[in-house]
Amino acid sequence: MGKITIKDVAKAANVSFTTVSRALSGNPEISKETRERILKISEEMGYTTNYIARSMIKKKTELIGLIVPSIDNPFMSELAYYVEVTARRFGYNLILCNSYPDLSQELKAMQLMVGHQVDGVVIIPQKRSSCGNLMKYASLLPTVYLSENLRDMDASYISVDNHKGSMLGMEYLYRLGHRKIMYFGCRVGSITHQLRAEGYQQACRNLGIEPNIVYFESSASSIEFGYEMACSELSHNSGFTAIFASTDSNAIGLMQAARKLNIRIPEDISLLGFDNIRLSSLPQIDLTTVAQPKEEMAVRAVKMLLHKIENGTSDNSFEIIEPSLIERGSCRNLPSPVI
Amino acid sequence: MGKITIKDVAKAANVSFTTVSRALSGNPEISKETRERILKISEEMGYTTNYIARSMIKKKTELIGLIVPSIDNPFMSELAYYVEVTARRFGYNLILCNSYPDLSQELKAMQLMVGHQVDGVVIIPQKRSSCGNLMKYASLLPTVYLSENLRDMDASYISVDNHKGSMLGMEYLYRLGHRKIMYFGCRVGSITHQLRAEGYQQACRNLGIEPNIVYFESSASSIEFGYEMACSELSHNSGFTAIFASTDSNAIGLMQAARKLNIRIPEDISLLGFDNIRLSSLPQIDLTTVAQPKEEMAVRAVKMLLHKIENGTSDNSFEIIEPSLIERGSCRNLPSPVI
DNA sequence: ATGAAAGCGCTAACAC
DNA sequence: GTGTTAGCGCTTTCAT
Repeated sequence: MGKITIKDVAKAANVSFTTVSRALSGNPEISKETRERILKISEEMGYTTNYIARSMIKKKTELIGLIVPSIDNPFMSELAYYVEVTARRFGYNLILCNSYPDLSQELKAMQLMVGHQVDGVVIIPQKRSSCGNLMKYASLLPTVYLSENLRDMDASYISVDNHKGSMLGMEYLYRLGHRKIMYFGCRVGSITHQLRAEGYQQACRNLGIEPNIVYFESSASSIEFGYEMACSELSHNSGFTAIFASTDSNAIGLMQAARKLNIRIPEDISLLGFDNIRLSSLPQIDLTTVAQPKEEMAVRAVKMLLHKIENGTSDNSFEIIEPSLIERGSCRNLPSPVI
Repeated sequence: MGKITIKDVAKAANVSFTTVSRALSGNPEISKETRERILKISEEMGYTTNYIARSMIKKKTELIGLIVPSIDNPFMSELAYYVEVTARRFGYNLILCNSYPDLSQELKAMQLMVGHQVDGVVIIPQKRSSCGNLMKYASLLPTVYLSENLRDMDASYISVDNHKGSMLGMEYLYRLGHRKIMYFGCRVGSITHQLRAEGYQQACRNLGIEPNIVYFESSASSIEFGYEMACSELSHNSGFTAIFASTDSNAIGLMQAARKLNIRIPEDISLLGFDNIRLSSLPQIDLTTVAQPKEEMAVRAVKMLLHKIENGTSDNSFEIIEPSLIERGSCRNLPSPVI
């Protein structure tokens, strides 16, 4: 499997290897005839550029690193997809690393990216503290965090406007006539959840609604956990007409609990999610939700990173993306508002 | 952002850079004192090995390429997850490339992998013809195809035993008392689908059942397409008590069509899928299905590739993985077999 | 035990 | 328009 190098081509074409390099890189300082002749020969010999050798000199690998907790997660694989496509559109390729299960693996992943000389890194952090954890390496190369709000941290990031998303959701429920709205599943320790809960509380104040938040002590959102929490929560329903779940996963878990308890959605109780994961659009789920525009977030993250790479700047910046409401079938219009 | 090199460390430690190299690589020909001193200094200076430079000499990048049609697909992201984790366990990292949407992009992805000097490639091919399409580059480096049966092709592959899976499913339905079983969604041109359909037919012969196959002309399975096909198919039901769908996606699409047409599953008709995608385990879906053991397939693919890499062999081989039946709630036990 | 020198495949600066 | 040379950061002989 000895690969063909520029020298082999040079020998076959009876020119110096510099000339071959020029021919291949589209350098104008070369006659058309030789260029075409060389191109033809290298094609015949099955030559392929060794990017690694090129990177040594150019000090650019045209590679960007993507670190995600677990690619095996619909939300993240969707983000990853758009990151890959966007990066490729701009001539970059992706090294992927799962940071699961802990901060030490996340650190190793980052170390690896540095070692492979990637031109920059997009990180979907495990949690807020990832930022400090990775700082040592993140300071060595352009880095952009995706999907977590890292305000007050020394980092560039892209995040959805969680606060606004909650207000959007609450206003929607209010318009439908709901006045008794439970907020389900605020995960303590997560800034994302904190912001969403704050948005809920703000909306409650604005709309004159009594806030009621169910907190989670878990470290991750999942359908299963949402189900368990909902089972206990729904069994002593205290007159809520609607539930605003902190994430779609929680909402879907709650749906399952509701079914078990013979509570119909939306007839008995309306349900609103947050995130707009793929599942939510299934007719069998049909969850109305506040969407995180995943494609836009991914595209912006890559563009922000490319900007950093190409301008060699280490200044931090951030972008907060507008959420939007996706109407489906899990919220009911109350004929006369219950006061 | 000028990175620290081995030379910088050498200067700081007042030794030659060869000595530094030895200290870092754990070479025994060095005194403990100098090794420790150098390690400490390089640590302080924030040195990280430049894998690229190392790869130049070693002619190994410790990178493996993963080419998948679209990482934004639950089945593939699950496979990708296990591929990444397994590769990492053996000291390799992943370059990821989506081959969507066509063969030319798939070829570009492969070209790129060669250029980046990856040690080997795992490919989830778009279709059977991918194999010939990629041959030119695939012959240059160790390659393993994952998830598509490529018998009669000059390639190494890992695939589930589709034929056996169908027979497994049919025997299960038979045991439940079903005798009128439709096979829904055989995609023409796909070897996977062909094998599954053959398994169905074989089982029909063995069990004395009249085969009935609904073919699809589409080029991809999707919930939406399954839904459309099912709408027309279910509207003129001809006495089937069970439907064996070629994929879970098709099955889920069919579920949606059934709901629209007020056909209950499993009360009116039993439904069996194939693949065991994530969705199928949702209580709202609860689809009984023939599972592809994704983790095992991914692990075997990586191990097969590593074997090729480490033994420098270009001999092809294949492994056919055993499918298994996952019982959920979409199949009903018929009290007395309908003849 | 340590250092000097060569070289991996390529690009870029400088000759001619 | 083409060739020569140096060198990217590292590992690996081969000296000492």
